Amino acid sequence: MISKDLLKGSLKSIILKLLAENEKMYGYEITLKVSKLSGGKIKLTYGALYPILHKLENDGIVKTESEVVNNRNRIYYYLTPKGNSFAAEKIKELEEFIDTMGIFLKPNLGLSYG
Amino acid sequence: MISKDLLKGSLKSIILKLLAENEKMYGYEITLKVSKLSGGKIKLTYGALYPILHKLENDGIVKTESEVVNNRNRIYYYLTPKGNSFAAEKIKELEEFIDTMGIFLKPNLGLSYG
DNA sequence: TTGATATATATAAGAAACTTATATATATTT
DNA sequence: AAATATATATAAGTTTCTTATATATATCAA
Repeated sequence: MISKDLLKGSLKSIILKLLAENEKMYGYEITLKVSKLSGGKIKLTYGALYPILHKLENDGIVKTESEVVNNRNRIYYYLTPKGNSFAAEKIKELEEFIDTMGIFLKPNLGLSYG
Repeated sequence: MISKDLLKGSLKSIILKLLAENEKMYGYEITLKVSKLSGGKIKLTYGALYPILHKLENDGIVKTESEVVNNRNRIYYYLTPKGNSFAAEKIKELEEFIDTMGIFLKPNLGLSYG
């Protein structure tokens, strides 16, 4: 399990990445996908997920669409046009972060001639 | 510049990584090194740095050693034996985090046969 | 039929890790 | 004389999450 401290700040980007890859997703589905894709190493809690989704909706990043399946309500989320560029930006930011972090983890190659 | 949200939670691990690679370092030196290694993309502020160092000292992860250079006081930090294993653990955790994050960023290879 | 597990969303209270701003003090460069 | 660099420190505030709790239906097992 990835430490919560490390995860803090990345959850929103993870959600946006999944929404960018899928036409629409509902909250519960997102938690399952995150768990599956990470091999159980990342657990996205509902206390984190729903407030993030609500804020994204409020900010015009996503829109919703309700559907009743098996007598239970599902709220699908999908990116707006504005949300698409926002997500792309956030994903790029995350990639840059991961790349930059790599610098601190790489062995010091090519520095041992002196 | 890497977003502060993404960075949140990684700063302690970055500091520990640098301390693991160097026998001893002082605070100001750590900020310079972080800036240099990240190509200016990560800025470790003093408001973050010193509280982290103080807490590490309080927890027995690091010990300190004062030295006056050019009439200015430097406080060197170095890992204790306990700190060495703690740092190794945190670094491993960070590596695992970076690897796991990669899953969300990789293109979906091998899934396009269906 | 009772209980456990899975499906599905929601929010409030609190903790933790930062940012921002401020403070102090000396040395060097312009 | 002023700006920049060196060096450490802390308080106040923001944000993001965790933990706990609430609601409601479906399915499976005993």
